[in-house]
Amino acid sequence: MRIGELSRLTGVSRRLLRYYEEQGLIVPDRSTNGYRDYDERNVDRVKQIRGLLAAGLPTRIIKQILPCLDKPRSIHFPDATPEMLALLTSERDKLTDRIEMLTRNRDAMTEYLTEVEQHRAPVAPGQLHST
Amino acid sequence: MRIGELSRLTGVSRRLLRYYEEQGLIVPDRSTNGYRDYDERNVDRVKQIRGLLAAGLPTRIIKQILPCLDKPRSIHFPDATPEMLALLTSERDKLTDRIEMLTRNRDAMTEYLTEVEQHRAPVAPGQLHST
DNA sequence: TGAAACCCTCACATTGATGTGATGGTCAAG
DNA sequence: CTTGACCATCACATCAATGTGAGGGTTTCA
Repeated sequence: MRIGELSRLTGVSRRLLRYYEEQGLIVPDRSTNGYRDYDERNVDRVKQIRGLLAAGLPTRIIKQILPCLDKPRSIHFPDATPEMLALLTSERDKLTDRIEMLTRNRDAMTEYLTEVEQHRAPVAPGQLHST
Repeated sequence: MRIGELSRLTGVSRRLLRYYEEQGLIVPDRSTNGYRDYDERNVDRVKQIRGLLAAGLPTRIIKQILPCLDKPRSIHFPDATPEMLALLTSERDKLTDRIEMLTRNRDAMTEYLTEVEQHRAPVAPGQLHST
């Protein structure tokens, strides 16, 4: 597929798809006319990239850990150097920390919302299933 | 305390502390000499800000939801407008989505690491407590 | 008093992820 | 063949979060 379709399928702008390519995150084939030619797997790959970016990982790190993650899953760890494993482990741990922090903040928000709710509508427990 | 100490206590650069102030996230007093004068609560507040930033919230959103979160916790929701509650709820939900995405990625990394581990050291379960 | 270590403001630089627009090639349909 | 919808590259713009440094006060302490 060409870039426009991938963009539609992933919701990621053409510009960004080219940017990700420039950063070495995706490497599409080229048709004879020079058009980028993506295969289906790139859809998931792009989504994965978005997820990792949303996780706060910079593209240069994503580039390194992506090869460990996107594969058809399995029998595919020959190219895992010790450095890569260390990097992956460290990023995984950072992710865990980040998840914990986000969870704490999320829970604080929920707690606050609950308190406000109870404050303005002090009701019996049975009525709590409104929303 | 002055900005240097707060910086030390929070690990956030002076520059950023001033930036957060410029963005309306913290509002220190001023000594007669013009120096910023922070109180202890600002330590937690700054950490909270860092947490929310790490969560991907922009400062302008943080500015809006922070008043709901940092307080001495409790009896303090008079200034919660419906808009603010809606905003807070929506950001909370976004956070939840983000947490789920991060968790999926984290688990994928862990899964990969586990597979590699098993591949290069196919051992009995009893030996798994090495690290 | 003078140096060290603070603080202030202001302003410009940078980095990463993006957008936007200019200029031009390709291709399918009328 | 021309028009419209693609595609390409390149370059400049933007935005938020940061860094850095200039130019200049203040406080502390020997």
